[in-house]
Amino acid sequence: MKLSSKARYAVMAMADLATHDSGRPVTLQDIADRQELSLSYLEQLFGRLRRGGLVNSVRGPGGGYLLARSSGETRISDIVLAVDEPLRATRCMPGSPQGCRTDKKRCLTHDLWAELGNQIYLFLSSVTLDDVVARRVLGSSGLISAPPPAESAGSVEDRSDLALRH
Amino acid sequence: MKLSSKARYAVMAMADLATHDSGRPVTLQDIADRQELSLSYLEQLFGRLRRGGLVNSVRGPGGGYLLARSSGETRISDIVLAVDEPLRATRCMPGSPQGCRTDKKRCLTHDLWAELGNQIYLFLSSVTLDDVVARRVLGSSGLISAPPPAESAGSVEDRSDLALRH
DNA sequence: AGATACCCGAGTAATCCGGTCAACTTTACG
DNA sequence: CGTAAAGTTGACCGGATTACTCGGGTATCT
Ligand code: FES
Ligand code: FES
Repeated sequence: MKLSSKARYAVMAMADLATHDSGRPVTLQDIADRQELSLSYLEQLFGRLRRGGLVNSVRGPGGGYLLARSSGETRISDIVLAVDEPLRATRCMPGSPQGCRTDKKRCLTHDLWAELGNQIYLFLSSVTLDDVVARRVLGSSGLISAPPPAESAGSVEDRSDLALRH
Repeated sequence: MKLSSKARYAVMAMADLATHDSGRPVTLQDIADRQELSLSYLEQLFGRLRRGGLVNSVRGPGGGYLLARSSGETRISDIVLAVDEPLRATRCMPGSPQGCRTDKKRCLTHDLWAELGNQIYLFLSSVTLDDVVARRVLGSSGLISAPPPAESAGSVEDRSDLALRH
């Protein structure tokens, strides 16, 4: 799971596709115009989305792209995964089950990052394309397990500025 | 909030600092040796951590660094924030309250990414340094709100391979 | 045929990032 | 006082990655 801006664009494009879903194929040019993205870039993106089985393509005049599954059945995590392949991590080799670092057993922080990745995946797969276009994204609802240490009061408010990529 | 490997190193170093906390300052050289990180790089990192008020420094011989707060009172989110400053996002300008894109109101995906950022922050601030060194990180416990759409069975298992950075 | 649109792979310019270096300051100790 | 042990600063580098483009190809409709 990687979070590049490519992934953001893909989700934007898919959302656009979902909103203009009327049985008839939608051309990339339309999406490019509406979302103000470059056509060439979209082609690249939709190549992956198609190979990932998320959209179907229709060639020739009158062609374009169609959602392969309904927007309620397409999870955001699917999109991100399709467009930004895993590209396995730096130090921690997920291949070998045991430790990543040098030869010792997993470093202390391993579990932390693993769990974080898990949380992110869980969240992204809990949201469907339909949720997004219907603006039905839970507004800071889903709390995560343990509350923060009762200290440094009132600092867990709306920290929404996540820099996914530059 | 940005998730680079710099942040990972910072957390590693802080965890090391927390485990070797005995009232006496710990030198960066020690940390560098134990965690197999470069001294120069650690200097850079700890400069930020100090400015962020997470550690105190003692200069001169016998000097080194000390945790400013107890390990139970230091949240992981604090570390990440200190070391990897926000670096505001691409399209979505967090400065202006309304829309990010061109001039229209916020694009459909805005809320999604905002909420994702929020979730990440929530998670990271629910874990303290102490939790990490005590290996007390919840193993895929904290589920997030809505379950994924009941479909495409059994695909929400342990997807822990988050590629934070190359 | 010709136009429309997808398809694909190579190429590129810029950015970013992890990491280094050198010079300076502060302080302990003898 | 002098020296050495540390922290402090800021500039710098090379490689990797990203975002994005281009040009040519292929299917298909009219
Ligand atoms: S990150 Fe996996 S063992 Fe260190
Ligand atoms: S990401 Fe904020 S409005 Fe598009």
